[in-house]
Amino acid sequence: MQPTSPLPPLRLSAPGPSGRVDAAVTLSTVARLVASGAAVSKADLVAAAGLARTTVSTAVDELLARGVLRPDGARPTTGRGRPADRLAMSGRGGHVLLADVGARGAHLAVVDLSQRVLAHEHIDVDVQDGPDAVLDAIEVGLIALRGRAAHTGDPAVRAVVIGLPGPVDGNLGIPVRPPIMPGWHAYPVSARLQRTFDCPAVLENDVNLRALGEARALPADQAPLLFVKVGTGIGGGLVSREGVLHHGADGAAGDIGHVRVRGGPDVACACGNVGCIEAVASARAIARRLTIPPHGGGRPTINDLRALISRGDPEALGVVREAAGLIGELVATLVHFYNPARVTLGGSLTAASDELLAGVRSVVYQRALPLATRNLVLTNSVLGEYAGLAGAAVLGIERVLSPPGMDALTAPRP
Amino acid sequence: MQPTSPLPPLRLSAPGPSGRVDAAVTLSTVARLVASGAAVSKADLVAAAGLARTTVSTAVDELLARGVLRPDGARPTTGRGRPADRLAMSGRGGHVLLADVGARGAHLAVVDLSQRVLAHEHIDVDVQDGPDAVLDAIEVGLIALRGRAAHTGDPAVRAVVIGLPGPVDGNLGIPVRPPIMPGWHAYPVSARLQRTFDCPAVLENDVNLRALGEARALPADQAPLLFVKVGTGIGGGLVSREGVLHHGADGAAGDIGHVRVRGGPDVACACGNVGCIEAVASARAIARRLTIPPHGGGRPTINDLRALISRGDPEALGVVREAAGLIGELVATLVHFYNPARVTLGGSLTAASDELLAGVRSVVYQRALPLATRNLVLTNSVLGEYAGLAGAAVLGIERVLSPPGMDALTAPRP
DNA sequence: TATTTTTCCGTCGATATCGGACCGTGATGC
DNA sequence: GCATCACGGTCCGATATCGACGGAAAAATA
Repeated sequence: MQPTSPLPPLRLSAPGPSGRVDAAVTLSTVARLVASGAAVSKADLVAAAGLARTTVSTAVDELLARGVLRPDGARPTTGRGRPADRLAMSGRGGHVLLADVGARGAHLAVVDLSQRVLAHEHIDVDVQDGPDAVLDAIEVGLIALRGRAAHTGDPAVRAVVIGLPGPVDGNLGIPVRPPIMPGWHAYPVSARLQRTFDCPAVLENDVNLRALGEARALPADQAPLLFVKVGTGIGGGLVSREGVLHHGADGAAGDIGHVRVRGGPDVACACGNVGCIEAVASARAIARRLTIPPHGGGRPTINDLRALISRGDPEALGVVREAAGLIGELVATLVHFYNPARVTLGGSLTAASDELLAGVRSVVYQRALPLATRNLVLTNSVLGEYAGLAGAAVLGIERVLSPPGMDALTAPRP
Repeated sequence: MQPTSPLPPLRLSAPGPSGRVDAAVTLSTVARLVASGAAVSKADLVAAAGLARTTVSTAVDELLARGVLRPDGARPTTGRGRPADRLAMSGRGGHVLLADVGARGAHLAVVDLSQRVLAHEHIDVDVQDGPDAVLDAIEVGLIALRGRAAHTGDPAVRAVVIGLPGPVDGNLGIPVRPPIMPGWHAYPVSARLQRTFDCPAVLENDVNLRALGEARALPADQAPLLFVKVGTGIGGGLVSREGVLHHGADGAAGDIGHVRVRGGPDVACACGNVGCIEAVASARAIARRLTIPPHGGGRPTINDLRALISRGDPEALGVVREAAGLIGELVATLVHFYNPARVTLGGSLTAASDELLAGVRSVVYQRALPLATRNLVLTNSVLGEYAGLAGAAVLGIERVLSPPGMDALTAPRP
């Protein structure tokens, strides 16, 4: 047989970053290990980073000189041998501002590079008011928070992270046709925050932030992780096995609110289609289906629904169970497809009761094949309403301690 | 407000591989660029690898000395300046054996490190006969193929890659409870092949191989890619934006044959559940639903179905259209969720006609949001029945040219 | 108390890579 | 013939990392 060649040229991937490893990468690695609490001494760093003692030593010296790290006086003995010289983030490394914006409110926070929350608060904003009003309020809130946090010296703001409830283009730093955020399309969110605070700004989808926060608060073997938020809308976030967010081709990955599910009624959805899961199983959709008139009259709200659930109202529990079944069908499909190590449910409906979790579990474990569910952990969010801030903190601190970001830390303020 | 701290410790990821870049990584990078055809001269390598000229020069010298690369006599001028000294894989680098096993047959091939197919054939095997019989036949076939291919000298076999139609654990090299492969569970496939051919063996799922083959035959910007195979069964494969296969937590990712779809009948499936898409929309399921008695009597087979389709039989086209609608619903869901740059359909049903593609497209573009479909390319497989071999070639060549694999190339056979 | 063990950490020379400088080579165009 | 362009070889200084050695601090042991 003469070589007929049925194959076209195939791309081969590189085995990894080749070329010289920049010293900045080593610095970043060491700084992140200290910032994440994974290492508090040089010996820890050697083990965690897989670097030689000398390399770690050089990097730590450099970071001490730059004021990123500081020696931590405490030297608790471990029982045997010379106790380690403990290291910590210096506190002079600067602050990171966080804003996790939901449909009706925003969590704001100031954290330092060692993940300490220096101040946080919740403010009332409505994304329907448009980007100018909302970002005004957020900027004012963050500046105030920072004022309260910066009692020791005046550490600079090194990064701002904002999460918005809609699709975003993280590279351009703009929302992309967000359904529930009129007027936000292509508004230069990142550019504005970058100008205001004179530092890098990171824009991310709110559910992605929660997914990332959950994933990084859990052991690394709990990835890949799928986060499903059931609140006013329904959304998803994916964290890969390596612990990084999956954005897809257009940054639209995880946008599962408008998939159609088996057995759902053909309710019209705001997106123009019918039968979207968001239109039949979101908290808003469930509240609408209640026949019980709410306390104050008018249409039942999500808060009414939560009140009824916590009181154990049979009709409310019934509709939630029904919605849970529909969501469970979807989750079962996604578990088959993506085979995550963990599925985490979040959002207002999960906080109210365990009905949703129970319903989803029931369907998933019945429908999905054992191979995909054998090791699957399916739980409610462990961070609750703070999952978004946690994800934002991860993105912000990693941004500051990334190789290019480290350069800004060369000359710390006096 | 005093620092209440609602956040638990969060893991920060490393910025990248730190530590010393091994010389073997540089060698691997250079070798892969030549093997993939991305670079044919040192100047190309400098641009493609991002390495210094001196580093590339050193690496190429080393690879020439080891006999991995050879100078290619041809020096076609580009019109201006000195023409490059062209490089090519030496041919003494060894061979890679490939086996893409389907339910009823296997494609076998021998390729060299420059992706040339030296010999290939299709053999009839039935995985139902169990691993011993099937692997016997494959080994015999591969040895025969290799005999025909090895007319020039006697290049060693450097790797064997096998794809099987079921879930596998690539690390352990064993199938994991494959539904259509009785007797294969936990059979040490990789270990056996490794012993037979005295070289590394790679085991992968067959649909994953096709997905990888498609992805690597297309430009890099066509990732992430979702491959959907519709044949005897229904399966999926995911390639990430970086061009690597997504396996999920248990290696079960892409196993979408047993998800339930909207509007499908409650047909019993071999997996024990009802309404699985594989039970209602696979080629086998469609053939069963034909009322036309087949040529030779008995139950209609997949081949009967394909014959009817190519003849334009209205009933056959009708059931295919119907199945395409169900598959389209699923693909629409997955497109929302994963947001791939490309969806590729493969398998026997797509090869027969364009009905399936048309039906899937129709539903996906109607159901999925524009944000996720705006840039989506949804086509039939470009490699057809050879997609699996292409993916296997990628895995095999990358294995041979990986840093540990390079060591075996130090002392080429005389 | 003196010694050993254990663990942590700093210093030094060795190694490998990087990137720039300089120059030679082989083609084209004037 | 000469200039130009692009490819490529060689040398060298800079630098990141490593391994080996030895010192320092605490606990265990004699």
